Amino acid sequence: MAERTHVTLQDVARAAAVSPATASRVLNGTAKVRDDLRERVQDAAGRLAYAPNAHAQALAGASRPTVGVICHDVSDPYFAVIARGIMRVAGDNGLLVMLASTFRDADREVAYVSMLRAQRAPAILLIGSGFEDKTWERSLAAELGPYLRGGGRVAVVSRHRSLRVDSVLPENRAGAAALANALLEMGHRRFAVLAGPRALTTVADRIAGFRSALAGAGVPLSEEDIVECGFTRDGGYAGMSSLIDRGMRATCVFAVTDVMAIGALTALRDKGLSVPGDVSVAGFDDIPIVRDLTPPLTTVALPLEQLGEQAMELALRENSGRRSRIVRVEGRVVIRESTGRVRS
Amino acid sequence: MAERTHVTLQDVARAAAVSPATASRVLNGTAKVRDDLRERVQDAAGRLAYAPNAHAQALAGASRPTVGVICHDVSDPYFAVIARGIMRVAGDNGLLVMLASTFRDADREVAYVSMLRAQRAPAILLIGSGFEDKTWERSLAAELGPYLRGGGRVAVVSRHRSLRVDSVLPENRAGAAALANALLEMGHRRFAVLAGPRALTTVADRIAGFRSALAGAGVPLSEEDIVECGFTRDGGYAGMSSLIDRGMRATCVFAVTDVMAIGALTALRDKGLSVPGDVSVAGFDDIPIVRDLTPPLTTVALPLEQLGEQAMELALRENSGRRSRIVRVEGRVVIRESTGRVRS
DNA sequence: CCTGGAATAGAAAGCGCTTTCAGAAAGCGC
DNA sequence: GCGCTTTCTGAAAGCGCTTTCTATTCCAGG
Repeated sequence: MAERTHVTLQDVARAAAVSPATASRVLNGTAKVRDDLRERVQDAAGRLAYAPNAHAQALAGASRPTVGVICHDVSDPYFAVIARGIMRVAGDNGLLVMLASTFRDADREVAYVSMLRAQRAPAILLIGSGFEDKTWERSLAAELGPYLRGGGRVAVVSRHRSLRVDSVLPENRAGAAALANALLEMGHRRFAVLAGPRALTTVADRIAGFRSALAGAGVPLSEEDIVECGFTRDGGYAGMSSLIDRGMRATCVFAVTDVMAIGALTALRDKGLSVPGDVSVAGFDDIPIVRDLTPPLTTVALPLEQLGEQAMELALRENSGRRSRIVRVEGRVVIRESTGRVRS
Repeated sequence: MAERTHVTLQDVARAAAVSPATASRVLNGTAKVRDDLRERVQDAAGRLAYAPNAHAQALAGASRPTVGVICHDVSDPYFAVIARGIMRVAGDNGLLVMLASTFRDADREVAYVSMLRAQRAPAILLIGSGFEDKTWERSLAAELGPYLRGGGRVAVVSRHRSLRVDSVLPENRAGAAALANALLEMGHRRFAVLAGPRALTTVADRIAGFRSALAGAGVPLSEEDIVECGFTRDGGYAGMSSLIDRGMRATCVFAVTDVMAIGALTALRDKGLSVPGDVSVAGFDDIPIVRDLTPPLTTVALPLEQLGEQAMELALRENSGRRSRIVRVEGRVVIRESTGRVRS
């Protein structure tokens, strides 16, 4: 019952009757070693179930290729799909990926970045809109800055630009505007919006785009038409419910994310309203599940997996210039059955 | 543009004109240090944006509390919810959690375990059914065994028992049997099953339980009634489609996971069949989204978040005995609108 | 004013590994 | 067989940190 007693390279070397240097060379294939010695080392390593100490390896110069990805919640399909894109590219480049969820807790986010920095991870990817919270951004920047200066790579997806790092940014404004125009074309004139926290830049941008397109058609969107609710399925459910309860007059509801739209659809069903008969619903993101809803959701399709791929590639490719790179990604309006023409 | 040049404790110590030992004591609060020295150190550390090298710290004895969780695919809601449970308990105990997806690739799984082992992570959690693949299990055991002997903690959720480690096991058989009985009671006598890979113990157990309950009522379930398809939404879609195309006679379809049931529901809709009018559909797991489907899915509810919590707690609490601990978790049949009585 | 003991700072060892560096062995042409 | 280059192995340094262990300082009591 040996507690915390690890087999070291020394042990292997001793068992194989060679020097640690030779053992290291064999185990890493760093240099040619005489056949019999090599076999003795491999044998000993196997017999002793030797596992190199990554900390010692890292300290001695060899870097272990594990990149870190930090998001708000891995159980949100939006992140999950992006993460998959990241992992694809990482895998192609022989990198392992580890994910962390912050649950929108600034301290936890900083803790993860700090840990990744301390571990000398070759790259850190941040997914998801940050609050426009100066303190938050500052403490994050305080970690990220030195990390970058130390040779680390950072890329973010869909985060506010105040962090001056390479980023992949969805065209939230334009996408929401295009959606608004499509809905206008169907004859809708009275809208309601299920918004997540307005402080989230993603939310703010989508609302702004939506509103400006409406304004272009002379259709107003007042603050009362916007319900600020949780950025989740339950938030969408609650928001939609309260909208119905206070006598909604809108013919179309825009939920700023698909996840929220899902909650909205269920709320409507529970209240006995039909979609799109009584009210049309549209979302944003095009997460995979929305195709399986009844009715399938009209939304703005973001190439989510690509967002992740681009971010990983950004982190992989060295930035030669001094400015941070920005990749803009467009959304595409996808009309499905959750929206319909307004009966005249 | 200093490349890969990190600020070390030495630098801080020098800047503060103290010894590295003192700097270490200040930064870790390990011992009392004279006020003016302490301030000088803290000042220097801040000014230089010092970040300790986790590798060096770990090597010198201080351990960083980051547990690793390995699953097949974080974008599968089943894992995502379990992972959340794990993170809750981990968070309560001051541990950070990092997730990895293997995409059912044995090599990748071993690579992650090996990495975690090399990093001397205090605990490793494995989620998800493993194939009954001797080679796979053996190479995994080869990593895990020494890790455990070295003081590491391991817990698995829903994996075959051949790995002799602490585990949380859903009662797949009993759950599936209970579901079958409920369906029988609704008058169903002809069933089809959408099965994932049969080599997966989870799949095998659920089918076995389902079948035995049917057998108890004198209802046969032949091999032709079982469609083996991918363990995903698309697999369920494809399986259901082929079932329909070859003239299904069943009045009720049991998909061994909710995710597959989702695909099945959409396939049925695409083929113009109504649920539960033409055919009833039931799943297993009760992932959150199934409540938002139309119709909501009848399923066997597993307390997914609890599975994760239990596993984390298992890994946290030292196992004093010599046998591996097993926590069994029951499922509960939840009847929703995707199943109906058979018209007589 | 001196001694003993309690605080506190610094020196140094060592965690496990990689990697130069130098030395030993081996191969070659003369 | 001698001096030369070419392999290959082992000795040793050092990565950045924690932690004993030792040396100093400081104060109380005599």
